[in-house]
Amino acid sequence: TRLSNTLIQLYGRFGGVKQARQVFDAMPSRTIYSWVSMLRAYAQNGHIEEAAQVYNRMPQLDLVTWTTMLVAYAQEGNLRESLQVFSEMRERDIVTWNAMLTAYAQNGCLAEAKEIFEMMPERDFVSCTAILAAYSEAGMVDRARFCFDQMPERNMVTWTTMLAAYAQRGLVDAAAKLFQKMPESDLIACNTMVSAYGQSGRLDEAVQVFEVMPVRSLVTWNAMLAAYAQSCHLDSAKKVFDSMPMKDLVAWTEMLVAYAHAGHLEEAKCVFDKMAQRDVVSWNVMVTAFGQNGYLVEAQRLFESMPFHSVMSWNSILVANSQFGEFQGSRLVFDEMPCRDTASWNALLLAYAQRGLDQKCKFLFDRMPEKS
RNA sequence: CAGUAGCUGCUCG
Repeated sequence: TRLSNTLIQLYGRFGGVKQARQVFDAMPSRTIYSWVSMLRAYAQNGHIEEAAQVYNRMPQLDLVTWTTMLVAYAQEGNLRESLQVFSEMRERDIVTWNAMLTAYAQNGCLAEAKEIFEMMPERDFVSCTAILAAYSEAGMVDRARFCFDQMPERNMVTWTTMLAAYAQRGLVDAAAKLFQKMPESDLIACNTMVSAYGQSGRLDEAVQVFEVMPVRSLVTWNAMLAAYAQSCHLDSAKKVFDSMPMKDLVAWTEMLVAYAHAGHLEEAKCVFDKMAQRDVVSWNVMVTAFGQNGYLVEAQRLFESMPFHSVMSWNSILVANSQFGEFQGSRLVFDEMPCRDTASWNALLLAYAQRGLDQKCKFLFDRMPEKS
């Protein structure tokens, strides 16, 4: 039984929901571990309906089960259901509280996250890091730093979260200063710095951190590659790519970006066509690449052959239309979109503004659900 | 043997 439980977990982690289910079904007897593992396997792979079915069929529920289900809903963005599970729980431990806090934090509900943080009977590293990340995500770096300074104790995760908060806002020098003050540094902290320097075009410093690192992971290499790709250093990007001990989909996609930023669309397309896997991000990169360079028809064709679309795919094609098509085209795309975010509204707003359609602009602006 | 926090790729600003 234990072996089967572990198998279910492994399949779940690896995307093999079907196989996980086969193992589960073949079990002569199941423990609560089996049920939770199965529930989690579904949740991790985005099958929330199935996860809920497992949950409803479980012979008994416990703390871990409730928390797992709470997190499953939160990852779907379904905070209503998360909260429902949370309030129905007869007992809660610190993990549950942290899970609910994170649920709010990761969905941009800072006020609710703060409320949970205040209400918690006790707090640990996880709680403090989660609230720190919540401030960071809300763009409130100073609040995050205040929180960081108030913390009774810190570990590598809290330090790195603060580092990343600075990096995300482009405050590289603040990040570097903090990095130097860290009592120790680990792989992830170094990766954060490589990426921070890379994002602000400070390639020499990125390389410097990269070279001093005692161990590197795939993320390290990808961060270095992204740094070159973003700065249009195609040759260096290629060199990094070719020296990588391992390459994943992220690395390949970053190569697409490197080619696209350097204006080499045909080569990007060539790489794209021979990639072993493609996900929605790699597709989006291609659509964006063609769209930004005025190849509206190509972009449109790619968009239509995509096996899946995200909001960003739609936004990319919307922007392409705004810049190189008729403004009615933008409006059509906008109306056609299955879902919109702030970026979509901004893009259409910009399309109108660039054509001097001030009244339409004003009208749209007033109707925006939230403004940035 | 199961649940919660930190790092890399895509859109507008």
